[in-house]
Amino acid sequence: MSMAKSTTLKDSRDRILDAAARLFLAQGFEGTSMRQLASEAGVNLAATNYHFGSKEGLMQEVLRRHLDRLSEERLRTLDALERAAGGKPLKPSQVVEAFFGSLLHLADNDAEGGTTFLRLLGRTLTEPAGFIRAFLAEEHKDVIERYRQALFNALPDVPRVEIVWRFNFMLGAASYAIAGTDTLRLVTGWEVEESDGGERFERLMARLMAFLLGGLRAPLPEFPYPLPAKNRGPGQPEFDSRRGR
Amino acid sequence: MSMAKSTTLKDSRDRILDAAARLFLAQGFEGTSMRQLASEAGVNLAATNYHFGSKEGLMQEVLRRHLDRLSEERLRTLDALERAAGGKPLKPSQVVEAFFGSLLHLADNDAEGGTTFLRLLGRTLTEPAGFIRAFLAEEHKDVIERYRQALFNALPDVPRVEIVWRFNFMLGAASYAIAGTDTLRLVTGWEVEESDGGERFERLMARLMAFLLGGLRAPLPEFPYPLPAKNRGPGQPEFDSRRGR
DNA sequence: GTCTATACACCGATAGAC
DNA sequence: GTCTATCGGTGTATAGAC
Repeated sequence: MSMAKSTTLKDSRDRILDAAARLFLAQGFEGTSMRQLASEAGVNLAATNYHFGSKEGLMQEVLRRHLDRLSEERLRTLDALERAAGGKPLKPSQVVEAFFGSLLHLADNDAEGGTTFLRLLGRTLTEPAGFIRAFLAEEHKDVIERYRQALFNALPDVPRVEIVWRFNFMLGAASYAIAGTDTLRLVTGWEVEESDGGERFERLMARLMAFLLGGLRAPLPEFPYPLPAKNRGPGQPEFDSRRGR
Repeated sequence: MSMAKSTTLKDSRDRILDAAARLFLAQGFEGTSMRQLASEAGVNLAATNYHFGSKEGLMQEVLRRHLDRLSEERLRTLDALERAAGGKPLKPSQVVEAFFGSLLHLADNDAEGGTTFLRLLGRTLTEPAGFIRAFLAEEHKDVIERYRQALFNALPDVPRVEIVWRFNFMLGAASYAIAGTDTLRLVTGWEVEESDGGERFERLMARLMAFLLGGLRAPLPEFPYPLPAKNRGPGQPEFDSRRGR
């Protein structure tokens, strides 16, 4: 808020933030102790709690910086799309691409360490301390609400509960994708080619987007679900054009 | 291994397991202390480490019982399908339904608390201590390998790396789905109707399966990914019939 | 083998002196 | 703002009683 009166005043706080970002990424949230963090930042242990209240508060501050940029871009993108559409509903694919594509943009604009943030986010999603999910949800409540309405408008003939579920499935798939190749290799034992540059995220997003749109446009489920798979007649028609963009 | 010589011998170990299953479900893994667990089980603190080596070892033992049944069913189902197909490759939907549908079967056969296990698994996926994922992966390595081959055979014309990625996306979507309605409501603030009986899992699986199959059968991605969404010509054809079952 | 009592090293948080 | 000292908590290890 106020101007820095002395150099040590602001530096100490920033050194803690820097050390936190680095250590949380390298060792995870629970794997990093406040004592190690204070030591690497060159500050006293109690200084960390003075500036950020708690370990959780420190983590939230680390995430918030980049999350705000992400939220801003998501809102801005959706605004631009709706303005260009001029009152007509957007295509579902446009909404999905705006929401999840913003993650790729973040990794591209690497000026302020967007890639690092994305890796931290992935690492965090792999070992969420619980409160982090709640924090992420709270931080983006208005953004999600905007995209919810956009999806409803884009799919007027689809029951809203189905849209909500599929959006949730999409979030899950995206989380796993962001959590990274490590998990994939760990769970499956499969090797997947990856160049470690920014191209990595680009190819990942292309694959993810294709999958998400396929899932979003899938035929609606039938109830009750036929447990032992039997041959049935043709299902109900799709509710969205396959090729629409 | 050996027959129980005294009642206390076996009872103590089982009481720990029972208390662990109950508390881990109610409070999560990290939210449960070994002292509280030992107290509720009516045993000494050190007895827990004597029987299970560590807190992680205890959690693994809690999960293993049900996981073994899950693996067994997954292998048995795939065996039956391949036998019925008589050497011809399965349909992708058959493989996916066999793999993820087994979760629903587990919840149905509630004789041995399958539903409880599924909720514990969901709870666990929401706050995974990291080692849990590794444990799940190791425990099911052979099962995943079998399904990998089945998917490769079912989709001979699709590059294997794409199949691997989409399988990963499917795992992510399914994890979120299992993690349950709580997370969905937390993140989105949306209310979703749910009767709390076994019907709940049935409707969930129907929705999940429709989404997964849609994603699996989506057109393959194009590289490079067109960042600012533009209108393009028709994409490449799908690699699987929309209606095949 | 089964279990108990105890101790250890570490953690995050905080009160209070400076 | 920064520091020291300390508190109650954690998971774990071990010596020894039965």
